[in-house]
Amino acid sequence: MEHSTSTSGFSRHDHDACISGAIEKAEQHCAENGLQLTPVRRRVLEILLEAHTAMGAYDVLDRLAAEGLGSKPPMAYRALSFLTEHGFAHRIERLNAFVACTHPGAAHDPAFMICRACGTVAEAEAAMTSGPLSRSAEAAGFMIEQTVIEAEGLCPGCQPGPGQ
Amino acid sequence: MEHSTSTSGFSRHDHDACISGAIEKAEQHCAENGLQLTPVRRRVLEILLEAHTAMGAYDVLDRLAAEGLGSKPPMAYRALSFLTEHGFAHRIERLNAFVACTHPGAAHDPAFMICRACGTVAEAEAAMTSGPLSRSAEAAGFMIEQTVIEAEGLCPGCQPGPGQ
DNA sequence: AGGGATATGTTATATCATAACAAGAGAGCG
DNA sequence: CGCTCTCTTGTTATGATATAACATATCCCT
Repeated sequence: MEHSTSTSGFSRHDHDACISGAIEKAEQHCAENGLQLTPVRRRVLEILLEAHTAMGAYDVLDRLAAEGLGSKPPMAYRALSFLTEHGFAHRIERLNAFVACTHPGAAHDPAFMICRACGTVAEAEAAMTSGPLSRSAEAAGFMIEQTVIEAEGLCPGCQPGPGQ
Repeated sequence: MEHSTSTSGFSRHDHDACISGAIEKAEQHCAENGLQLTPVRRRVLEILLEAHTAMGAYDVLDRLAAEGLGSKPPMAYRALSFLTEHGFAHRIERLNAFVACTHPGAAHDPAFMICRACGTVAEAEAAMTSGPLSRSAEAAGFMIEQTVIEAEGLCPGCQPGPGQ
């Protein structure tokens, strides 16, 4: 296998390049901020990037265990906590699962589209300061710190009808 | 106790009236649509309305058990499924918890503001067809069926500073 | 009474997540 | 070097959330 491709954002792309690029950005960000991208953490990020879809913590753990990098739940949860805290991965609340960030490096406020048919998860930007939610919050005097914005439905490839 | 008041939507209101009104609307909706608001389902809705905040399924179950209405997890989950499927309650993904709907009767697409200090959950409307998410979805060709829109932060009463 | 649809009751288990503690690895310093 | 501080890993145990599967009951309709 010289080059793998996969769907994400519901479109094909060069997956190998996307993995190595994301890892590189994570390493750079860690170096700049005094964070340790240890072997386990790095490997978990790679696993998420390779899967290129949301994975449960125990799925990640199975992979780690197969590689001798840790076999107990806290190993996976700690690595995932590190990655999500620093924006290298995100938690999908609706799925109790984790996905690698596709906009590495930039601080952001993600939104997700989850295909209920094929399981693909695409990340979109959803500026917290726009949209109906922020207007409601403003009206109520509520100070937003974090948002969970997740849409479930059908991706282009899984929709019925003539459009493929 | 003649009349209880409580905070919701981050403001005081007549809580007893809000409970009886919501139950009444649920009964009406069930009658009109051939749904059965059985004693357990009705009581679970009352429990959520009384709490007026998000409750875990097992908290609800404890209440049911204390009243002899069922003591096993499926009893609570089934009633909660019924209530959420028909719009009488909502699941808060971020909290793995459930809250009574504050806009009973109307089909809607809810958004929530969750105070991390006091736990209060306020419901807002968040039309699925507006906002950054729907624009991203349209651009990607993604067909949205359901949305999860939850903001975590501080409600007016829990914010620091001079504004109380 | 019989039969289908819906709801309840129960057993058991699956799935997701964290508290608490022990032990190692590395940096900085007297 | 030897100390100690911090961070990370490794492990045990348990807690918290959720559902599959099956048996029973209830209600309505014919």
